[in-house]
Amino acid sequence: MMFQENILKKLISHCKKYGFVFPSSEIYDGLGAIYDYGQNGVGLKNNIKQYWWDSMTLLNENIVGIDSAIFMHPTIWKASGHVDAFSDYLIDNKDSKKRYRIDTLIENQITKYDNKISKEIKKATKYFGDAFDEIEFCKKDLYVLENINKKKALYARFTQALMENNLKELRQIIFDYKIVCPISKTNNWTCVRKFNLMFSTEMGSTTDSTIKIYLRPETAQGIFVNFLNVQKTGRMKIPFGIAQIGKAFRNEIIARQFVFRMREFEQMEMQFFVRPGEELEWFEKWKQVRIKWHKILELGDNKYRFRDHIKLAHYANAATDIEFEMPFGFKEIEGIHSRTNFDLNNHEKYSGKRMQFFDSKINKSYTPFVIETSIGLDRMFLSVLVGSYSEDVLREGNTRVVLKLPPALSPVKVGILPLIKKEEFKKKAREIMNKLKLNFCCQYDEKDSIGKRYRRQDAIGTPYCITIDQNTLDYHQVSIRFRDTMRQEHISISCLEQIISDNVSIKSLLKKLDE
RNA sequence: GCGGAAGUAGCUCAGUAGAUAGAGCAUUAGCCUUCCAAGCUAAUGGUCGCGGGUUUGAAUCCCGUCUUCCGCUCCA
Repeated sequence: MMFQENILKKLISHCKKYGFVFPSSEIYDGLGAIYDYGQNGVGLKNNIKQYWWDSMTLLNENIVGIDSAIFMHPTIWKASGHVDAFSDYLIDNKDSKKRYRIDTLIENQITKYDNKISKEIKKATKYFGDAFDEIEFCKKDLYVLENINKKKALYARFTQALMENNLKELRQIIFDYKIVCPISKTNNWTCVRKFNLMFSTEMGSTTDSTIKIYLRPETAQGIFVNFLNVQKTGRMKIPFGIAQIGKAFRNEIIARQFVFRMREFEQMEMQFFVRPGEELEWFEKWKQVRIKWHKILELGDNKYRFRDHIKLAHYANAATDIEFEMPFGFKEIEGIHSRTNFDLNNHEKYSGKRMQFFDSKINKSYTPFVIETSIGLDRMFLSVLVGSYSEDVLREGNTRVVLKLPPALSPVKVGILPLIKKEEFKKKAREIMNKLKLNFCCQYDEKDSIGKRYRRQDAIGTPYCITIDQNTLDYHQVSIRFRDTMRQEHISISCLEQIISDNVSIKSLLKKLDE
């Protein structure tokens, strides 16, 4: 584990050294959990975006993109449940000095009841064998009944308190159910405090006419509220999807682990609207499409896994995460959720506008169900770096740091290097550069020895280096050097463009995805 | 929020009986070089996190403060 943590440290330092990620406002001592992307970071990030965007909008004729504003009508966040549910109620235990979320404590308590119930059921199953009827048993067994009722009562009281935003009642529940701190085993609790995870600001230039608005905590709502605009103007028929890439903001209590958890982050979301009842089929389908999208990058299939949610959010009837093996464990980089018609229904309720689709195939109007695929761009960025970072041992005591990025994602595609600083070589190199630069991001470098320049390109993940030497002048040949193998080939200048573009284009990934 | 550690050049660090702030790497310029870093010469770069105090004199001692990292906690 220590070793793994060191990898993250090295990666952070590498990111800064080579212009991928800088801490925000560094000259002012930084700003917590905010980062800036540097010249190479933005290149990598943009390529990830393009891969995602094209995979959605080019490969699927029934998916279109939008770009909605960060500021939205405040009622949207009431309808989505964020104003009420997206705030954490926290309580501290004075003895152990540990802080807990109220809902976690309550859930633990509910789980205790569940365990008691299932234990009884298990016992009874053994006893009655095949004749056992679970439903009948739960209706009759007094001990089980008692626990079911306790559980129901607790749940009802808890949701009621949440709805009323009643901090005192929440605290009282903790006392009434004798919930203790798992560490200190005492119920010496502080007051309940509320942390809203949404950032807010004021809109309006005069003080008496301002309204409080939020910075969006997710991009999805911008899609939902535009659902009918897109459907009507794009003449979309169900099933269809809307994709969006954009910033979202969450006021995390503690944000750590580099760009993995940031207060300002970017999401790539696609909401797919389907006929009610067909959502679980589509859920399965998108699971497969999305995992394929990841694995095509060839960072290692074993680094990904699904984690199906057992406890579902209030709006979902199925949910899974795609997790990637980070230096700090398997962590979510993408969520796939079957969000039912929760969001559209609520917007209908709060706005008073109909959010339905008339399906001429079945001659019926309905509120579509939604399958969401939502990927954290910054997490994706981190996963690509984690999967690419490598310290190769070449010979004894001689290592190179190389980012084995998927070539299509590399910020710089070609390093153009005159073997030595000779006028003719330099001139020829510029000539080749001018030809290639229209299609690929190229970097010209004549400083230092050739080996050192190769290492510099390795460090930022440039897949190809082209060296210009006497051969180039005499026979119109350059040597092309491959990043991962360090192997070289002499090829004619006229083939260059073809060889490079076959491998570094986003198109090459899309082809594989579309197979 | 609690506990621990640390803040000196872009990076990694050295620098205490308290006295003009150092090295390596990196960067820039030049030399040398015909294929995988660490050959030569030079230059740039720091009011030692910030504020206060003690002192003739503070990177160094004292107090405060901020930030970062680790653990707890939390979590997309």
